[in-house]
Amino acid sequence: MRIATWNINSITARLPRLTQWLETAQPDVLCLQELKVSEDGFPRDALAALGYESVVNAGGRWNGVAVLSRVGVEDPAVGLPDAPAYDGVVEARAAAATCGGVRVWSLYVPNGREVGHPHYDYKLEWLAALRATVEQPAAGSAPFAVLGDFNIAPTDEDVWDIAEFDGATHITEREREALSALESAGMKEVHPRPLKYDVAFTYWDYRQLCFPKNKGMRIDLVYGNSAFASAVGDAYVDREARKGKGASDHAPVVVDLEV
DNA sequence: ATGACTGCAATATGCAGA
Repeated sequence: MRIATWNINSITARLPRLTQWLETAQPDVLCLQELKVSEDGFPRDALAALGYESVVNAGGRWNGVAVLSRVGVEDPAVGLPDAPAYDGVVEARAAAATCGGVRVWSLYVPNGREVGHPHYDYKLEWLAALRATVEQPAAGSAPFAVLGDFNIAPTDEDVWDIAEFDGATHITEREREALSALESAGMKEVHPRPLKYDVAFTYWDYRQLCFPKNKGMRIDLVYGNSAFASAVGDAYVDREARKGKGASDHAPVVVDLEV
């Protein structure tokens, strides 16, 4: 079974790219983030025509996540239990489904903006809610994974130049402690292999030739429980999807399970 | 060559992304 995650930065702008990628990569399950679309505007029919059912949590102009599956959808859920609000709004940042016997969450972790900004505290609170949500399934025997844009680089090597990030979000101890908390709950990170260069970056800014210069970050992550992690046969970042005009600024992470 | 931000809501430019 092939499971992938991709921050597509607008499903409306990216629909031609998305359908092309589904046809070539042939994922059984795809977690999407940054839909940037209303519930009504989600291209449910176009995806159904390709054989995918969709569990959608869409919030309009910002955020928005979905789980696409061509191996069935059971127990769909939208929204992280006890997720904090920001400016009084509980944003569309989580959606879940059990697909072909594998429970997955598609996650779009808050950016944090700046250390000390209210959005940074919101990010940490949101990650605490995630830790609580994974607690039980992490310890279970059924395969379970959380996939998405975590907006955290797990180590200093996961950004192109750590010196450029002095004082910035995405690399701070408190953010990385939230990832460690997932691991202490029983989740293991699935490490994708790069198709080029040393590190499997998943994000490159649109500006200043970041992609050609490989000034990237590895912030789109996959964490699975023991049953999931032990079934992983291969994992990689499809950087080809970042090339050319009309690309998202993120590349998909692809995980192949031996089930 | 992979190439010098992009998408959205609004309808000019500002916000957000990280």
